[in-house]
Amino acid sequence: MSKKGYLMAGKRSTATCCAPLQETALNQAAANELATGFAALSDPARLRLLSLIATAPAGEACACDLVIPIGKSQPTVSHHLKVLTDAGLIHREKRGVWAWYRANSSRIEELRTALG
Amino acid sequence: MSKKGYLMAGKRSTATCCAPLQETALNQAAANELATGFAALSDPARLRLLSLIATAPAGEACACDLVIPIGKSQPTVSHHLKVLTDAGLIHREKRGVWAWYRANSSRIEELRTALG
DNA sequence: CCGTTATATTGACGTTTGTCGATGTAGTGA
DNA sequence: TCACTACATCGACAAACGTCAATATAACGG
Repeated sequence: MSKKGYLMAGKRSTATCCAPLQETALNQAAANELATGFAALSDPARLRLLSLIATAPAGEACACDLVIPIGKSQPTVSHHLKVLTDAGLIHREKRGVWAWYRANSSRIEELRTALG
Repeated sequence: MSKKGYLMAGKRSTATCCAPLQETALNQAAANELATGFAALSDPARLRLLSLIATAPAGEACACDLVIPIGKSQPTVSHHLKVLTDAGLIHREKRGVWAWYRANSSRIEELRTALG
């Protein structure tokens, strides 16, 4: 008995590999939260959308001006904007027929500090 | 003729929605580069792996001590470590039977400043 | 109203991803 | 050489994802 190795979490036989890692690291819940944020940034089209919105003249961009630069179909761009919105990275405001987006800097900062 | 709207990039009829966005934003190539980095961070298990490695005693962690805390199978953890390595977020060094990982802080900083 | 426009939603599709069991590879110690 | 260990790779599978055409929703102008 007493099988060892990663499956059993016992001591290793050849030599002590290293001291056990303390669990000061990210817990499961925080990791899930951050992961959904980074997942929203894991697509080139969404990164460019966020960039276009964040650097737009008055800090906001109309969806009507985002389709052409991205070079994807209108439903695809709409989908990506929804993903960014659901992840909390941008905020949407409907004005008349148009949808205006602005970056949520506090959420972005939240992800940024997680890398600090 | 002269259909308008986002498909044709012509002027809108009801009113000018806004000024056209200048293309100072992220270009395609840079977006791809960043997206692969963020994609590596888009999974909770990988975020926790990176956290465990970055906070490990001497700045490095043995793969043998990463399987149990993550709570996934050894092949799965090995796969995630490969994804992180391929994305340039961690560096692997084989010593004897063991694989030691340490965080690549410059690559992490690169992603961090992209959110700045 | 009616036509036009902006945007969102639906449905379908091929591709990618996360996961694991099984297996391969390669050090280590007796 | 042989048993054992650490780690990677393979093969398979379900789930999630990116994409678009078609359609729905809703606001505006005449």
